[in-house]
Amino acid sequence: MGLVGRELSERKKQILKAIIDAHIEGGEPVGSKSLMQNKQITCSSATIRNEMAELEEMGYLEQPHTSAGRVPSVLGYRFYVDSLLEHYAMTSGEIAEINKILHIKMNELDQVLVAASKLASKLTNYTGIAIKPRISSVSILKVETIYIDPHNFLLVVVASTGAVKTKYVKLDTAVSEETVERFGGCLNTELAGLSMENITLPIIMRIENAMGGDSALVNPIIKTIYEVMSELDGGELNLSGLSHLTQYPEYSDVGQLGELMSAFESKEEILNLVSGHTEDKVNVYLGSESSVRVMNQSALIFKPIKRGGKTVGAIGVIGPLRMDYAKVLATIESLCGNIADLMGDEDTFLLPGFTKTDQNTDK
Amino acid sequence: MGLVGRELSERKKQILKAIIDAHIEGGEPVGSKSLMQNKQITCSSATIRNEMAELEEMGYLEQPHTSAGRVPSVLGYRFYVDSLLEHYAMTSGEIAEINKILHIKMNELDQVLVAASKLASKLTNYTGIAIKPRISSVSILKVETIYIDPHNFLLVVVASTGAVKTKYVKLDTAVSEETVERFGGCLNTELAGLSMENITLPIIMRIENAMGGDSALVNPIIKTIYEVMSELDGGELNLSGLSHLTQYPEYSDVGQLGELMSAFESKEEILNLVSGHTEDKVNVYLGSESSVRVMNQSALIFKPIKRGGKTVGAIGVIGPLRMDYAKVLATIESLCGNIADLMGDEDTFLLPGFTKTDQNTDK
DNA sequence: TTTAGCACTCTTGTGTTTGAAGTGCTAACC
DNA sequence: GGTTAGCACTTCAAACACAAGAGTGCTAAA
Repeated sequence: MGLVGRELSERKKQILKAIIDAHIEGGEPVGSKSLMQNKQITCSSATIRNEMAELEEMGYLEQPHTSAGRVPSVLGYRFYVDSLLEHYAMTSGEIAEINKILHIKMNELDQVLVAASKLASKLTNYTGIAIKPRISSVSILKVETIYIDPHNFLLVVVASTGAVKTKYVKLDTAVSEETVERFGGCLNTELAGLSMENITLPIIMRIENAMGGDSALVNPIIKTIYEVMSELDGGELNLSGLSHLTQYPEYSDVGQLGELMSAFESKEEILNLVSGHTEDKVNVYLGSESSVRVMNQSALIFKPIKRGGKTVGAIGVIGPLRMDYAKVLATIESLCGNIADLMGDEDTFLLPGFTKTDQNTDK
Repeated sequence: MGLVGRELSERKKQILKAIIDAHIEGGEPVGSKSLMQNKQITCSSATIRNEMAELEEMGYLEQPHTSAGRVPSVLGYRFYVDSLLEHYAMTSGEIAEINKILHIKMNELDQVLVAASKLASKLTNYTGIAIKPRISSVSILKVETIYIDPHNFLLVVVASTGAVKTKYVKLDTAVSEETVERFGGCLNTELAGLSMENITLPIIMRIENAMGGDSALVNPIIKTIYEVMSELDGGELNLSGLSHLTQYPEYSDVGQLGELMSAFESKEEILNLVSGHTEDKVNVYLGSESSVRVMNQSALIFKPIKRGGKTVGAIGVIGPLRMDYAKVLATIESLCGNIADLMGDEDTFLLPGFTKTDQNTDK
């Protein structure tokens, strides 16, 4: 028909926006007559019907059945999010809540992310996500050992992202407290600054020599280091407010809700999706746009949080396609802004691992 | 009628067991005729009807409506769990899976608990829970500091339970690496062995003096210690396999599922429940037996994991009242047994914090 | 190009019916 | 006296028909 791909007329945009707004509000297919209550629209229901028919042909709308109103398609939502969205002004109460929660005793990135996602969930009534993406090249900032008893010590690894991991190392032969401390010093000098792929065999041999050539002793330590590094760049996904989803009729089918929850539990797909896109903007994945199979009826919105040019986390929300995008986008932006402020103001507060030079080399 | 409280006849027990077995199997009210397929039962349907009427009067059964079969009441389930349950023999495959998963690179309690609850969920098809209960008197085994930069160091606290917590401490005045190390030594000597209520003002003053009398420096450190201790004895709750619940018709009502999920999210009530009961046995809470309001249709089964006389964790499952108790109980017992073996065999492996003397004083 | 009007379609809710399942009770039976 | 067969009664659930309502597409007029 030649309609597809053509630019939308002003009136079509207006009608499309009105339809999506109404559908987001009420959740039901919207018909031509009910649209006439909208004061913005001056033409008659018949004209609206004509326009709607064309919008459907162009792919922006769908009709559940012949005598039902229209429902936005994924393409419709996409256009809405990209071009039609009105700015949502956050209430002073919402802003106050963000400030209050995020500024309380938050001195570690993990906690900030989780707190922010909880807040996102609470403010928007959707499910909040906090993500630490897979990082390809996380490096070691510092390694320390803490003596526990002759057969055990604690390995503490501080990563360049500021993340800290601890693990117990069990030794077959008894060692003294001094020996453990010497291990720490030697691990630190050899490994600090290195990323996983930079820990080469020569380095391992040097460590072994420095520790006295006892490979039976060094092996479990190296193995633990490897475990720690794997966990550090493995990524994490944390959901909050899962129960919010149950309030939306889109998820009234328990089966579908279960599938979505399974996808959340495996974490893999979502983690891959988020880890892949780290531009500094809000990402909006609508239904089948994402590779996550089970998200056909859902929208995933997230924004990465950057630090010194590197993505260290992301927060967002998951909810039905029929989502209050204006509010969600404003909330996510605001939360990310606050986190950025926190990190910017107090430079080494959140992520002590970054020195000035680190940041400069990245930019 | 004088029936209530009387001892159940052998035949009544047999019929009650058959009813509950059938109901667990099929999920629907079970009638007198369908029970006759059970070879154990030799009498006619009319006799069964009479017995069922009496069992109902005694409170063990319920009838959704006049012309429906009978459904076990909470009391019925309780009697079933306490007296009628048959031992479930775990398959060699299940045993192999437990051994395989739990023995792989698990050297920290947290991870073992979570892995065990995941396994419980997978093997039983219900939702697994891993709990670290609130501990009233967790004490500090060791404190260490790790220098990051002049304004930040990392505080590492090892608890008597073996748990490790790290937190960044931000200082307003710049300090040297040596100073930070001195802090660590002094914190360690003053605080090691103490629990939160034993950290008194005189001790804090001693620390302040040892650090050079600068209270502006000591305050944030003490505050961080306090935070760490609070988190250590605060308890944790971890769910796995939440999506399993959606497969049971008991939870086909999304609203109820949502309420249950909210209860999971708040964590408080369940944590309180589990923290309160730490006898070394499997605890079974059926429906309204627990104080958790929303669990009326659900069963909570868990067993504490003890170590040196102290409860350090618990694992269990949550599912519908109509649950395969035999299998669940066997699975939980088996998992706890394996964890106990792990902890017993390699004494200081899981929880290096316990010395022999520690354990003896506790017993 | 827009609008009013109308016939048509499809869903939804309601009332009715039918069938199946299961009980309780009574009377006969061992 | 306990047990069983038979039967009337109750209730739910599925099936069906029917009316109401909402919304559309199309046509013809403004």
